[in-house]
Amino acid sequence: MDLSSRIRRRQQSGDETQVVLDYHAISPVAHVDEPTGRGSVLERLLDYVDPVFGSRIPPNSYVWGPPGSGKSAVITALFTRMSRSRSLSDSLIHTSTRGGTSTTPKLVYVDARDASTEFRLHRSVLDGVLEESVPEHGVGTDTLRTRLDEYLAPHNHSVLVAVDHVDERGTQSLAAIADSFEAFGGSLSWIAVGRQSPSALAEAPRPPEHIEVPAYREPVLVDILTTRASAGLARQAVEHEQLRRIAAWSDGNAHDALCVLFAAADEAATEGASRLRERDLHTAMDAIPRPCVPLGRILALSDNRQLVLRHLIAVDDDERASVDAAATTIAGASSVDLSAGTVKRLLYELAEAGVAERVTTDRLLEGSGRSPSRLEPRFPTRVFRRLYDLAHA
DNA sequence: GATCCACGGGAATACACGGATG
DNA sequence: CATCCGTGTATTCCCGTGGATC
Repeated sequence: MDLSSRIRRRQQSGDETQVVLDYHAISPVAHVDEPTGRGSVLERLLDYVDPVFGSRIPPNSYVWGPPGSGKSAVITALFTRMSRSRSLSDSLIHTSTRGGTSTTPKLVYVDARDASTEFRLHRSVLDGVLEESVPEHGVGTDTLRTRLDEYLAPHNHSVLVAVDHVDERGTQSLAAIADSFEAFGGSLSWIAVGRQSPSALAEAPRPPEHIEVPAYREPVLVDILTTRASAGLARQAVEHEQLRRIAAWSDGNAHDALCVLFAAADEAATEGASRLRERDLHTAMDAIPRPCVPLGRILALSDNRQLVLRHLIAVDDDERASVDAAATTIAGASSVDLSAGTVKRLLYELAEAGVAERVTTDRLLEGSGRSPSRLEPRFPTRVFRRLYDLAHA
């Protein structure tokens, strides 16, 4: 166990219960250093990135698979590991061969959920490649492109960019990514990571290499849950049989499985139980919508949007009966510094983005006019609430 | 002075429903 | 009976403004 998780344990175990020792360790949005049960995918990825070890960049590629199959986990693990070990060897090379022309490619991981615009995409890449800080304001997209070009071309530098979560709602498409990077041709390659099968992609920018990440098989999912539970929960807090049932329920989706484990543990913890009870499991499963908007998407939303969501899930049923009423209530909260009109617009936008679903209530009010609708969250609210509160404590 | 982007706010459009019209 | 119309809401769309930087 590393120091930071030891510290977190001490911080978080101050209150009445000990079921959860470290929320971070069971968080669906946290990735571990060593992904469990993805050996063959890692092998394929290593084959693919092999040119990097010879200071060249591989062709563009597309990594794809269903939600919760560990795409992000595998890519982030690979990139952080490779960058770590190579910055070591780089420094060795620099001391021995001063001014050598052949430089090893940089590896940059970009989450398209954060880099939702052309500007941010370029900014993220530049930030990953340069030592100095890259401005977030006051400079145009063209300027950033120029700076990236100045980094790459004249110095024989190269970079391999992984763009995670392409073609999601609210993120750039594979085609847009390909388009953005096209001009950097020989010195920038990219790995796009998405869900759609390659055959469903548009013809035009289809990358030459495809690597599939299949859904987890059930026993592997049990292993993952076991690892996480032993890192974040008290000993004996959960039975193997319970983990097996979560795995069976989640249908190969590690995100959903971890959400159930997290929510059940949180439920047990808040009720002061010493272990996960059956009803904790059931409550947790019932509270995960299916399909479920990944938590990572929620946590990538702007601060105010998350704030609005945090309040939305706390609003009483009767105040949630219409978008208008919910907006008024939320805007009235002291911690919210937005007008009711803006909250309303944000709520509609969130619904449009699939984060919540508008359910038109059957007209039972006497008034005329179009019937209002109720907002039903489509994300794991319990997990979001806990993670949000921990982050804003 | 420039840039990006979140906010605010209001105009435009969609929908529900009852009653009038052809 | 089918359609149209008026009224009242709900929802979508759009654009100017201002903050935070460079």
